[in-house]
Formats: sequence, structure tokens, C-alpha cells
Amino acid sequence: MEERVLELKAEILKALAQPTRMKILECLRDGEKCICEIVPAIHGEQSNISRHISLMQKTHLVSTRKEGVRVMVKVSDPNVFEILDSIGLLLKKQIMETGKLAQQLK
Amino acid sequence: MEERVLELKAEILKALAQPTRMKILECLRDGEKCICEIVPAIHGEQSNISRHISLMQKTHLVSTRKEGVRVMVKVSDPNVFEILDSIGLLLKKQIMETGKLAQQLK
DNA sequence: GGATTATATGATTAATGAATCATATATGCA
DNA sequence: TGCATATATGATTCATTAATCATATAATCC
Repeated sequence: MEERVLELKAEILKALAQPTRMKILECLRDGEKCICEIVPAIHGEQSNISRHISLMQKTHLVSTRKEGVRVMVKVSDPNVFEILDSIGLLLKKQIMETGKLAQQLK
Repeated sequence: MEERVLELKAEILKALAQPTRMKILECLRDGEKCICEIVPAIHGEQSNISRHISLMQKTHLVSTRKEGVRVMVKVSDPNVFEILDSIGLLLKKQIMETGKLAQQLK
């Protein structure tokens, strides 16, 4: 596979691979939300959330539009949720097979 | 979602989100391979590949078994490939919609 | 036993990432 | 105009990561 394509795929995966960003995405499952709603919903810091959203925008995971002072955010492609769900299933299987949650594995 | 589950999901995604590791996984699409085959196949450094495989083993993406001196590696769950493929599709759509590859976006 | 091959690991370096605080910008409203 | 609210961003700190070199361990074969 082309190196550049590999890097782009890795970039998308990296953008998904962070708890705070996953929280933001989960928070957007039920559609577009304003940043000022997301911040309290996930108990985050405004500046931190702002950076995470900006990062996900650069990787095209989310898109934004201004509405007055507010910035509305939505997930660009519903497949993002499918991917997150697949990871969830994978984890569930791992837990059943290895007892992952019980262990204190890092 | 539970914090611990989020972290585990993020860990899996992080383990996927690295070009060298993705190369190793792609290399394993056609089944189990010995590390000494993987190293030249992806033009990698032995010690580096060793660490990457060890990391993917900890996150249960791959499993290994010894066969003499050699260590045979395989992907633990075929869903891993499905997830990689989904990312590929997502990227393809992004490229069509945004011209990602053309841009010099980081 | 000694050489060879395969793999793992300690130590180091350089790069990147996340969080935080303080502050800047921008929009809307009294 | 001035204030309040929403968001972005510079600077900093701390932690994590990937790669590399050198070396250690382990299995096989002569």
C-alpha cells in the first residue's frame, strides 16, 4: 500500500484513538451540537475541547458551522460511528476471551 | 460510557494507528507469518518490528506462537481487517469529497 | 561446546501529544 | 459603546512514542 495512504489512514485512526475525542464523538451520536453544549456534557475544559474538535476537523471526522457566536459541530460521516461500534465489539470479544477488564493490563 | 471501557477502546485504536503496525497487519492478511518473514517484507528493522508486534500482542490484535527459534504471528480476529477496510473506505470518501491527497494537509 | 540464526530488550534521542492557564478574538445584546 | 458569552490560540509542562544501536537471550545445527 502506498506510504501516503497509510499515513492518512493512521491519521484518521489516531484522531479516533483518544478518550476525550471519543467522548465528543459519542456526544454527537444524536446529531449536531454546539461546543458550549459539548463542554459541560463531557465535563471538559473549554480550551481542551476546542483543540480536540479542531484536530478532528482537520482529519475530517467532524465538520463545523458558525451560528452566531456558537460553533455547531457534527460528525461528517455516520461510518465513523460504525467504526467505533466495531471497536466496541472487538473489545467485547477480547474481554470475553481474555478477561481483559479484570486484569490490570496496561 | 465507562471511562475504563473508553480507555481500552482508545488503546485498541492507538495500536492500529501507526503506519509500521498497519504494514505488519496488512502483511498478515494472507495468514500467519514468521517475524523473520515480516521484517524483510515491510523493509523494517528487526528490533523495531519486534517492539511493534509485542505492543499489538498486548492489545490482543495479534497472537504469537513459537516454532523452534521462530515466532509465528497472526491477527487474532479477522474483524481487525474489517476495521482497517472501513477506515480505507472512509478515507476514500474523504479524498473524493475534499481532495485530501492532492492537498498538502497535515 | 561453539557458531549461527531469530528474537527480545536496555538505553538513548527526537518528536509528538494532551492538558492547563492566561489571554485574545469575535458575536450579540443592553 | 460597553459587557457578557463563546471560541480560539500562545506558551508551558509532562508524558508518551517511534526509531535506533548495542547487546542479551534462546534455539538449532555442526
